[in-house]
Amino acid sequence: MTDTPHRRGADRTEAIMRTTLELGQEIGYAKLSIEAVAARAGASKQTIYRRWSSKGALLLDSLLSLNEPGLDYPETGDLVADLRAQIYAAVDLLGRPPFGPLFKALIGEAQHDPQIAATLNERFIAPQADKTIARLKTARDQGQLSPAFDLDLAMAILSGPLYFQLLITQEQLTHEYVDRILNVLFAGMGPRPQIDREPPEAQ
Amino acid sequence: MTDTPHRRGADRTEAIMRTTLELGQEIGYAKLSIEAVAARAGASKQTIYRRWSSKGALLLDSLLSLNEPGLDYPETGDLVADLRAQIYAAVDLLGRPPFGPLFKALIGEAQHDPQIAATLNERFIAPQADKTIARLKTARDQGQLSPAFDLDLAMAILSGPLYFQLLITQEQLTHEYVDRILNVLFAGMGPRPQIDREPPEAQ
Amino acid sequence: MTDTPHRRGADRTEAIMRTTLELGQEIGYAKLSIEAVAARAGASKQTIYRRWSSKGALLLDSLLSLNEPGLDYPETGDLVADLRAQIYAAVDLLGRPPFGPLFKALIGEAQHDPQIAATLNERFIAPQADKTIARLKTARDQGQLSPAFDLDLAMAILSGPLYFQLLITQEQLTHEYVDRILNVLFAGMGPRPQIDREPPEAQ
Amino acid sequence: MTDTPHRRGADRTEAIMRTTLELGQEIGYAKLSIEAVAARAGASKQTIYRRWSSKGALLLDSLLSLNEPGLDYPETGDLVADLRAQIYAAVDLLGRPPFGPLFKALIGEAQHDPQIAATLNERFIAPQADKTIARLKTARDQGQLSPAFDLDLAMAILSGPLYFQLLITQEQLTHEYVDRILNVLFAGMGPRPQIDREPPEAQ
DNA sequence: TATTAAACGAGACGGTACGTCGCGTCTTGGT
DNA sequence: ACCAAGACGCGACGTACCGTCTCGTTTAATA
Repeated sequence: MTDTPHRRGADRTEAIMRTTLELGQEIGYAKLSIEAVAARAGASKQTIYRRWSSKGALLLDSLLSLNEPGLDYPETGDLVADLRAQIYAAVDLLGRPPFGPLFKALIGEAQHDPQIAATLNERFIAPQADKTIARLKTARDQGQLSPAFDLDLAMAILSGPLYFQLLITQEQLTHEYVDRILNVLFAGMGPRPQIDREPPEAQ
Repeated sequence: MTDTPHRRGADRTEAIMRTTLELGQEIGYAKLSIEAVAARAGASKQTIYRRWSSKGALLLDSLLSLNEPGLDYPETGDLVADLRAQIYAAVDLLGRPPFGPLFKALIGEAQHDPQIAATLNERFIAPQADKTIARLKTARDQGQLSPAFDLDLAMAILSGPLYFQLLITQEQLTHEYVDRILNVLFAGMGPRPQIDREPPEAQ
Repeated sequence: MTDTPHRRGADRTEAIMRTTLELGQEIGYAKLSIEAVAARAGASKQTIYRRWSSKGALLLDSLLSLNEPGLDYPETGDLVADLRAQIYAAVDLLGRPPFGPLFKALIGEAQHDPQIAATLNERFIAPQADKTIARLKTARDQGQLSPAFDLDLAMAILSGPLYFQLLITQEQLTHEYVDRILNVLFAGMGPRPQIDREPPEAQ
Repeated sequence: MTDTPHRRGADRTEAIMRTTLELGQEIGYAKLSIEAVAARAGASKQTIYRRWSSKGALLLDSLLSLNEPGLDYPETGDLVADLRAQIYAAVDLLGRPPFGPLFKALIGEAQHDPQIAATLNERFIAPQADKTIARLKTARDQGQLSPAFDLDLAMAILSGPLYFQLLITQEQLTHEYVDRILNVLFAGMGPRPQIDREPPEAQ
């Protein structure tokens, strides 16, 4: 029979992460406690502490487990369409409930927990950025972009305003806003002032 | 004799905020507690709770008290130089110790405390953005920028990548990076793909 | 109005001690926990730890609070009757439920907690012994006992066998057993062997 | 090769008991844990739980294993000398480190663990008492003591004050104190008051 | 100048959760 | 077959702060 009140290893890990997301969605990150996760998951606190060193680390893993394959880029040959599709997907997943608030809270936690910050970067931010950069690089290699096109900076201009709106102004992210950013990235802001004069001295 | 063990009103407010910053710099936001601030400031917890509703609110006020005049734009007539000067100053103040970590932590707190988020926006983010937009508008009105120049979007492109680097990748912000962003904002990314095709359907 | 959900100082102290005895009687010392006392007394754990350093210290105080006036000797002029009365009272209080098991457990705790041992001695054992010795001394001063009568040893012979039965053989203490000890103390064991020969060498 | 990481049966039993005594002497009974014994003995907790039902039972067995032959009485024909020799030996073994503290702690445990109390009595206290009584009986049978000599009571008067001092006042037991008790047992306390009056009514 | 009410320090209090320890049970894998 | 190793649920530990609540004690404004 499959009664099996509690089992081992991966079993418990998976149950705890699922409970973390559930409870996090219900009561929010601030009120989430390891105590409560343990109670609801039918696990002991020790079992949680054996695997994760903090509430943030637990939530991070729980969220990452949702996205095992990652938010991948389609490769239709149409650069802008591909970027748009991927960014729409990311914004839809991370910019709205149920996962948006938890994702935001996690980034919040990263602000005073360097370990969370590092792991978040290594396991989510950097891989995501790398995919964006790789897609842009393909386009540049195919001559769709100028050889001088700054891949890193382009990635920052695509991501930065979205995170700014997500984290700072806390307005709802829309597809329309994504489009505006894509447009300005490739079309520019229009006629421009003199910029070619050198800045004072480096930082 | 100037022993004066404890005085009133603004006196206490000021002492508590100063202590908050001091202690916050020493032990970090995560370990900062109202209990400890009260003890070090020689104030009672009641006195703190009378004025602030949470640790975040206290820190927010404490940080804002540092910046009473605000980070203002010079108005030399040279748009890029003015923007550069102001952004350098902001990056230097908020992107480095001693206040950078506290500022970051506060933004972190805003991710799960809507009241902090709102106050932070009203009292710091929005005023700052308004100044940037005002400076850009002046330039547009003077014909230095195209009449179609999107002021809000420009502000987002100036701020977004900086906050992204501050909060997400957590790399050190440099003046050089500011310059690259200013450059791309006004000079664009270079030759571009077809973008004028319509996006699928709105969000 | 006497609603007053929780009050101060002596109030809480008294409620906690009463709860300790109650709960101790219900579930026994071994299963008694500070956690449970706090919960039932409607107190926080801190409040208990503020006053007592351990479960044993709490129980000790709780038991002592029962016996504020002490188990005093009557002074009828009849030494044996006075001793008998007092010992009967002590045996009845400490040798039976509800307090006997807790008293025994406390002595048990004293075996691995020197602080409990010391306090128990100072606040209960020694005062009790002093009263016995004082009563014997009165009798000796009045010529009812030989001038060479060893007061301390007499006290030990009165107490020792009772504690032995209480703690070691764990048989029920009876008044009849008290009488046998009183009798042997004052009447001796009967004809005796040669004892006046010196022991080998001192320990 | 004598590496033999873990062996069977009596082997393990013996190693565990030895470790128990070692660790008990080092850190005291209160801090002794089955967890720690298992770790130090290189045994698994299961192996310990297979043989003993509690920490107390384990310590009891471990201590008893020290005393396989028992503290036996010499039989020189001189009653007092024989008693003295045996009691000296008992006091020296159980009244001082290294085993005194553990023995005391075990008696402490017996106060809230009836199973320990029962086993302690059956396997140590009663056999020891029986030997004392047997020695006294031999003397009585040989006419060295009055036919009315109360063997049980004599045993209690010999043991009681010693346990009282060991467990209650926690003073060091000395040979001199043993001598005083032996003396009073056989020589009495000196001139005595009227005791032959009947006590009130039985308990 | 004396009175009084507000603001204050100090800190006790009921709570919640922390992170840790050890319990006694269990499963796994090695000898 | 027995073992070590150790994961697991559980209960309690003792601690840290939370936010609320008396307590006197200043202190400054009123009478």
